[in-house]
Amino acid sequence: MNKPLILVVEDDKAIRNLITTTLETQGYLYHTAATGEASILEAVSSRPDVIILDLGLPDMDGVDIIRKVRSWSNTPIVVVSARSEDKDKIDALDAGADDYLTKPFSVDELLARLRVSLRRVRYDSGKLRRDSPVFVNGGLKIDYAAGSVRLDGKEIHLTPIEYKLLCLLAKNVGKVLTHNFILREIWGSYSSDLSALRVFMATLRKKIEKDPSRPRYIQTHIGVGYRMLRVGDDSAGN
Amino acid sequence: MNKPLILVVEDDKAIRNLITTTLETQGYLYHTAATGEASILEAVSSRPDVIILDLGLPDMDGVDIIRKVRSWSNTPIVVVSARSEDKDKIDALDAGADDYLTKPFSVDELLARLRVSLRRVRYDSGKLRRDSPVFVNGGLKIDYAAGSVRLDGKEIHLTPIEYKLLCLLAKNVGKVLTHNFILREIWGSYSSDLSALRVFMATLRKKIEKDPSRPRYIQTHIGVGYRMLRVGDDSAGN
DNA sequence: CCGCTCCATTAAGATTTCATTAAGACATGG
DNA sequence: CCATGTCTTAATGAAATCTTAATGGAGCGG
Repeated sequence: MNKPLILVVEDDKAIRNLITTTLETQGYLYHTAATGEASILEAVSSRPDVIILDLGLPDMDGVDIIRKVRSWSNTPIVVVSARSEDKDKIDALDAGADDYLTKPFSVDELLARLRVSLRRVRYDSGKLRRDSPVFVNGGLKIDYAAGSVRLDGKEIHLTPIEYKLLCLLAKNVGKVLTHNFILREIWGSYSSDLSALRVFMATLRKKIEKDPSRPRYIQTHIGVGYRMLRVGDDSAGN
Repeated sequence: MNKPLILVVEDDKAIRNLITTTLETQGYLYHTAATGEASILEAVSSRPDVIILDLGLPDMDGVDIIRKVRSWSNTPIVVVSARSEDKDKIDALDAGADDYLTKPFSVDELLARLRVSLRRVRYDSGKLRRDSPVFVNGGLKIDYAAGSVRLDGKEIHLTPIEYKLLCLLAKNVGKVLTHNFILREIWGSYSSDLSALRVFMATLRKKIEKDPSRPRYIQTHIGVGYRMLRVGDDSAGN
């Protein structure tokens, strides 16, 4: 996962710096805003993972900001406020805030509560893209998340290099990949032999082609390289 | 949506009554538990929408309860505790709690924070939620609540690391987990050796595989990592 | 037809990665 | 303090994988 992006909305420069420097040491990215107006713009444009929001902004009521953000986004909002009255907390939480800290607050606690919110973001976003990315071509199926390959329903075992090779071809179905390109992608630019690639192609074909002499998936382009063909679904795949 | 079910875990009868009567007036359903043991059982059997948890239980460390519940469930946990030290809060939140209130607390604030959690439950439950206190795969059965593992009906003993390892694999059945991923998840990112992992894999296999040379559950992907296979139910499980 | 290049395939070494064992360090509870 | 169980580390042999080299076939121009 990439570094989370935190939007810090706080008009007091000292506190803002305290928060941002702390975030920096923890490896978070951050944007800042000092007014309600700016915070809304930032929330829209930079789509932060979490918003830390000071309620005491000069130009806008904090609860209104929460409501405004909530009208289009579920981004977690952690409120930081000088007001410790029950009513303030309840209003903010019911408006859509996810947490409420009163100043003066402990930086460590803020970080912990931030982690809680981030946990939820990560968890939710994992659910949204629940179906693992899969490549299907005829009877060939690559499950990238599982790292497995199926041919006509049966799982086949590939060595790491064979797997990388197949993925590379699959990512460029229909395109001819030159020898040099493949060698660079798989072995990383140095030290490699065409013959090595040929050997791996042979073993790979032996595994995924029923009749290696008349390949269905991987085609040789003499003097240039290889290419994976897009093949019509002829056999009971999946 | 039906009335939400809240599990109230609190050993002090007065506070418990305070909470439950409040919940009642708000139209919530509730169950109660006064010990850690009972709370786990309730969480498993009644599947509450939210758990309100007092950390100061007589029989079990509160953070352990959180961890145990989190091992199989994402039910929001709102902690209510007499301890107000930063460290206590952070430990609880990082263990998986969603919120932390210190006694004495305002009932209205508790209700507001409860609504925050419920809002999320309602939002989340649209997506498929896999909250099962047991994991079954062929003859292998993990009871997360009890922390026990059965193989073909017989209970087997696993050391803590072996158990975590098995749970990690079980949570990602069918997926290949890289060495680095496993090391990070089990040992927490620092200082660990592949060979250590291999040793634990060997001992784990010796315990759950009848024929360790031809593993049924845990497959090794050379140069990459390990993976648990989804295995058809072939032997009389349970 | 011959010689050349490019390719597929096979086989055999070299290297990496793995499983397993055993011994020592560490912690835990009595 | 001992006893037990658990974790770590190191060493060994085995297995899988990668590399390299050799052989033979197909296409092409001379």
